[in-house]
Amino acid sequence: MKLATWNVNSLKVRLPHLADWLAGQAPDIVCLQETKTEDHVFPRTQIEAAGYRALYTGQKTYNGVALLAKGKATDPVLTLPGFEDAQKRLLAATLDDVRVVCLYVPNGQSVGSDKYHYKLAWLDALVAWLAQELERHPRLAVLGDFNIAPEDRDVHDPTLWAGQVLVSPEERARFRALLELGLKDAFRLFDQPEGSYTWWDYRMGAFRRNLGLRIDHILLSPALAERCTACWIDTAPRRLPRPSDHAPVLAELEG
DNA sequence: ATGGCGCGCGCAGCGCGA
Repeated sequence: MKLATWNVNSLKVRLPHLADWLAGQAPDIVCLQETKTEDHVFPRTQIEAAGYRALYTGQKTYNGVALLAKGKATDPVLTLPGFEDAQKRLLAATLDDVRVVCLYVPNGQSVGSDKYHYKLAWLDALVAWLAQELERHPRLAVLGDFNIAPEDRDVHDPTLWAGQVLVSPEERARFRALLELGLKDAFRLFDQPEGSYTWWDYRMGAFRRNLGLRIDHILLSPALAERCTACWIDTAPRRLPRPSDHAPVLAELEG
């Protein structure tokens, strides 16, 4: 089973990239973020033509998540339980024997801002809910744009970024809390090249210069981590014309 | 890197992302 996550930064604009990428990679399950697409205009026909069923919860202009899968999804959850939120940022469902959570963690804008405090509160609610979800579903995969670079090796210039949003100690503490639930950062189960990132600013030739951050992640419960044989970042879509600023992350599970 | 890009909305230029 091949799992993937990709912040597409507008599903409408990225639909051709996505269709080509689905054909090339043939993942079984794909979590999308920043679809910026209301449900009544979701491109269901094109996604089905690509061979996938879709669950989605979206809104105009901002946010929006979708879960694409070749198989049938059951027990869907469309909001973060225990957290009042007008923003469409979370989707969960069971696919085969795996519980999949797709999330788009708030960006936080700047440390100390209202959006930053919203981000921390959202993450606190996520940690609390995932603790329960792990009890119910031992085979749990959490994929998405976490908007957190967990360690300095996930940052192209840790000195420049020190204390900033996406790397601040408070945000990293929430990420560690997810690991302390037992979830494993699938990317770090394997040796990886230095300078592995999933996001690069559109400005300043950041991608060409590899000035990036690793903020998109696949977390696996112990039972799934045991089955994980590979995890990698696919930078090919970031090289295309009109790319998303994020690259997809993929993981392969045995069985 | 800190103005610089790309998106949505909507028709100018701003808010937002990270």
